[in-house]
Amino acid sequence: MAAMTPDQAWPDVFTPFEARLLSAVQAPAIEFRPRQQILRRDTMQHSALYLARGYVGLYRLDRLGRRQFVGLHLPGDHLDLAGFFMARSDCSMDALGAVTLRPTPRERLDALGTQEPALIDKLWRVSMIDAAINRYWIFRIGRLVGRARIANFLCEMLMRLYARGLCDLDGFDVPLAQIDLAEICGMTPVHASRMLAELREDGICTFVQGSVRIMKLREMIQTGHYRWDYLYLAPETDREIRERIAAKGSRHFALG
Amino acid sequence: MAAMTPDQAWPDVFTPFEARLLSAVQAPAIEFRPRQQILRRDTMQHSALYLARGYVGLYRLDRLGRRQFVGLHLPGDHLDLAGFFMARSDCSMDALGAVTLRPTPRERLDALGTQEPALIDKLWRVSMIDAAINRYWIFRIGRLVGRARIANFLCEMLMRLYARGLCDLDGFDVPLAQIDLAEICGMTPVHASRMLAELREDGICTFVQGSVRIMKLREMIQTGHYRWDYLYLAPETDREIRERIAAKGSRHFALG
DNA sequence: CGACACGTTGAGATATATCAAACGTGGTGG
DNA sequence: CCACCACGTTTGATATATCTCAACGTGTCG
Repeated sequence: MAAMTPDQAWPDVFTPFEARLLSAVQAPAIEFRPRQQILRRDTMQHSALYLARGYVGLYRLDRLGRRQFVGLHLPGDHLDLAGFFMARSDCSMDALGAVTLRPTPRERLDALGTQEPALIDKLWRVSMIDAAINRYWIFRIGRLVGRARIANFLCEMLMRLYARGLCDLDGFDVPLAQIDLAEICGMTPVHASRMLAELREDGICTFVQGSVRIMKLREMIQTGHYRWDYLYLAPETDREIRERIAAKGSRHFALG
Repeated sequence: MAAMTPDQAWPDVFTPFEARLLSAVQAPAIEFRPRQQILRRDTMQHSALYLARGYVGLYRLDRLGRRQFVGLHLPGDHLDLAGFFMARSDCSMDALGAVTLRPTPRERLDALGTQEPALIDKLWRVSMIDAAINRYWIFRIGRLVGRARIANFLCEMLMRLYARGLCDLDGFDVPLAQIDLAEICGMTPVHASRMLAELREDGICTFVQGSVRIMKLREMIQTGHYRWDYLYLAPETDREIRERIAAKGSRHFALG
């Protein structure tokens, strides 16, 4: 699959025209270094943030300072629309790798909204998908055992990236260490390491410093009890994924 | 605190005038019996649903049919705005006790939106708070141990109900069994029972068939590592809660 | 009365956390 | 070039949390 820019690759949400409208109202880009904090919980937020490049993690800390990621944003995402609309954010945000943000001041977005209401509707859709992802994270952590949690999360990354044309179905790269994986899946880094070892030994997938290779996608999905209905992919994308999984599966079967 | 209708009791979101506008476009009420399914995952949704009376649980099932609640709606909530805007829902919904819903057909809500745009903004805010609650659920299940998870969730119920004038700070009633509590907190009913027993033995709170009495609110909040910033309460409400907790605390201290 | 939900309790199995040490690997300074 | 360190990962041993299964109680309702 050819690489596309994020704006082209999400046909069920923003058209290229709308994407241009959005980028026209954006202020100059802001750069962040890996691991730099972008936003602290409870701080005021005056701009909507478009993630032009890189990956951003949302998290809360418990009393002991231990971190739980509550969301992960990919290139092309609109960051934390909740924080923007509520004027303050309920969780902190860190850059995972190098990050480029393009902020849109509130007034400009409002102006664009009156001029182009369909666009605001699409922002609604985007934030509703974010909410659905949040709900799926609850399900993942609440009902799945460690091994399945890891597999399930990696499946989500795969599908979200694939839906934007940012990877193929055999793997992807994301600036996550094992400790991040642990803080995403609600477990200990040691346990995450062991679960990854199991998946590796079973020949299902490998994870080395954020580079994920998926050898057996079907088993991966099954191990993770994964479904992607909640991502609201375009029907074509969904069908395409199903067909490619079916093809992979039978090929593996044919090979023994 | 005197009982108020939900519409009066949420001053930071809908004014009584706006509430009347909303109820004017609603279709006749629909009644559901306890434990009746309101919506199945993946079904189409053509109306926004206002929860006029009762409690509704959102959930997903894993492959083995085990349920994980991913959200809980109180009287006065707008149900599953995500499902409405995305035209299909990503999770199922059950009535917990007896429930009264008032649906608003899509066209009527759209019409109201063009006529009264501030009202749509407030719906945005409501759904952004829902999303923040979802994120907090991830944090709760991901980072807290069983006992804290239970206490934390009960604190959330208390604060959400109190903010609407539906209870006082010493307890509340909600149509939840222990098994529901378990499916909310991502644990086994047996374990939920034991954690409740601990809280009871420590004199912190009791839970008997959905009737929650809180004897030591301060310890409850501490045990649950609870913070309620993510609920975006009105500043007055927030201050009032803090003052009443401080008062309770010192009274307990004075009594020994 | 019996059937049936729901809650409690106990015993044992399993999953996960904790602590500590060893291991690699890339950078840095001598 | 090597020695060294910082960092992330792996491994082992043990503790703790949580699950599972099974039994028992208790109330409700036909």
